[in-house]
Amino acid sequence: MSAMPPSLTSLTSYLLSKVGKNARGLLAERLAVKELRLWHMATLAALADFGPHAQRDLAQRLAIHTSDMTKLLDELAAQGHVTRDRDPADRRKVLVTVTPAGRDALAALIDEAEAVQDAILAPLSTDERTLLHGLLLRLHDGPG
Amino acid sequence: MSAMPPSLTSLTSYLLSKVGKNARGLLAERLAVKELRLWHMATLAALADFGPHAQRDLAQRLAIHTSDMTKLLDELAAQGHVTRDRDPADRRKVLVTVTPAGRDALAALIDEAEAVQDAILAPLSTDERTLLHGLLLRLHDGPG
DNA sequence: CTGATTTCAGCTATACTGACATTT
DNA sequence: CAAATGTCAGTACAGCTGAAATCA
Repeated sequence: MSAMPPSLTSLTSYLLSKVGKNARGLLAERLAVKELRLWHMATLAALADFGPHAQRDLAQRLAIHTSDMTKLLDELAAQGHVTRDRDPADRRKVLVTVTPAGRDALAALIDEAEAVQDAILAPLSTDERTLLHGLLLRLHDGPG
Repeated sequence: MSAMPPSLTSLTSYLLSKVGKNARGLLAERLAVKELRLWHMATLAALADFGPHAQRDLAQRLAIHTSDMTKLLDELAAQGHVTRDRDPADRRKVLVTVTPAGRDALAALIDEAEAVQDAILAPLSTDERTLLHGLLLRLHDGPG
């Protein structure tokens, strides 16, 4: 009982928003156990995948505000997951680097995300999951 | 340039969250022009699809808090989109009904959602859009 | 001096919590 | 009396804005 309105569920845009929010919530719940949030995970992933960044470049890549990035990095640094050093070549910039501990933490976070994923995608077969991933990837890269 | 980390884009759970957030944002942007938010649209849709509700039932169906529903309905009522009347059979309850103006507003909102949808789903063919919708619907109904 | 980078303080909106009045 | 419904005030957090400090 208590079904959702068909006027909404017939809209793909609404379903994307709703299913996405659900995924976000479950993911955040898991990450909270480790005192981390989604942005922490995204930040560690960017540093691990692309190497050290100036703080501003990091914020730009993840599309968050530099002021929020400052707080995020305060927290990650406090947990020993990143280090911050002035760029000797341009002392305005702060070079952010992921530590080995940060890489370990990221691996653990990815494990959590995969566990959540198994729960969310339970209704789908393996082939369907691959299909969905491919479609979402195109939506993600397509418009921006 | 400024690509997203593969560690994240290889996670379906992350893509769902990200693409969903994007859809949500675009949708909210359009609705804001009409001084409405997503919850207003969901509320109008529930009333239009399922008929009048007690306020608590409405909140339960949409999974939002009764205190927030009070504010939402204040706003919808101020715009003449819903009416609130005490249930004569049980005077604790407030029966909420969508007005003709509310139905018109909902139709306009759905038009906006479909426009956003066309933009978001631009990278996909018609068949792929249908496929995606079906998969999302199963994810939505499946776990809850 | 102008512009870039980072930091900090504060504002707003959303989701949630708890207390209360009314009614059953 | 206990339970249900709706209202209101207040909290917590994410996202955003603007100002100041440092440096090129």
